[in-house]
Amino acid sequence: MSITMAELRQKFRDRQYKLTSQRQTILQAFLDHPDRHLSAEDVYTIVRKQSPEIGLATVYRTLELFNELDIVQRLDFGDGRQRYEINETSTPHHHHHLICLSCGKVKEFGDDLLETLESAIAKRSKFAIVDHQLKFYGYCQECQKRREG
Amino acid sequence: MSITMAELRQKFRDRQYKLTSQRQTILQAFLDHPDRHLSAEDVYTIVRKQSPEIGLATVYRTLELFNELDIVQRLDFGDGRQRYEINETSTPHHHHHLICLSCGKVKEFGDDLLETLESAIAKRSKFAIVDHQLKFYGYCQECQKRREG
DNA sequence: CTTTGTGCAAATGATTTGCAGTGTC
DNA sequence: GACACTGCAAATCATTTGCACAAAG
Repeated sequence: MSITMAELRQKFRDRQYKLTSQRQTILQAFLDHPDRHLSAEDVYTIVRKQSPEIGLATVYRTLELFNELDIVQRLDFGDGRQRYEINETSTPHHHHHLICLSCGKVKEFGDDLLETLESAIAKRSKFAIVDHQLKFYGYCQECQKRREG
Repeated sequence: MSITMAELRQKFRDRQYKLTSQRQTILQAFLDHPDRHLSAEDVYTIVRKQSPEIGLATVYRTLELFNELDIVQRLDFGDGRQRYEINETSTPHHHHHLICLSCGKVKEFGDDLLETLESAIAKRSKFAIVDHQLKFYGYCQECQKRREG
């Protein structure tokens, strides 16, 4: 379950942020595209259909804010732009990505085995670990077929 | 063991690339700083001491080439610039990074447990996995102390 | 009404590219 | 000598910032 519009209102009230129509529209863009990993430009394109006067800078500033408030999570797939996905409120943002080197498709998978590894590493390195990111690169089923054929 | 200058010469001869003094100097920069994760700008600064006339564009082009030839490996620590580390010839580039969120220091650790996870994921997702990247974010021992103190 | 947020345009910063001259094979 | 490689400067592209105006609480 992602954050709802009502929860957004609450969260913003708590911290004295103003709930502008632009911010609502941007959240809505994520709610309408739950499966995609949107870049700032993607969000801009979607949101302009509703609010043509919105500025790209506002999109960037809002994404930055949403990221800080854990409403979205910033991702980096190495394609030269930051991407964002909406956070699930229940599961504390831990799933990872399989990136197809051929078509760029991104698949997700949950994690759990990694927890063990994390605490072992933490102990050995004396780091206080707060987050991790795991990415696998390879070729998806379709691209494998396309290559064989 | 990293690549030697002689091996570089061989590798370049095989593929008809020209072994210019700039390329040698850039490799030397990595050999002289085996422990660091150098950005293009870092390399440029180091290399200019030897060859003041070298251009930043050449550094970028060479790093791109070295990366393709697996002489170095491109890394992304999310600090807005690509970094490169020299590849070990023996172990097929698989170790990972602990990134300190406070001072930016990067520590390394080997992996092995991840292999199991990788094959499980590969089977379930039907991806042909060729590489992976794992990063842990946290606070290093020094920064932890500094925060407490 | 106060203060935060917005749109616009200009600035930034890493990386790339066009081109004419240079050095390796 | 041919052709890949270089240096330089200009171009790109994502992202950030300064500023005058607008809107939320």
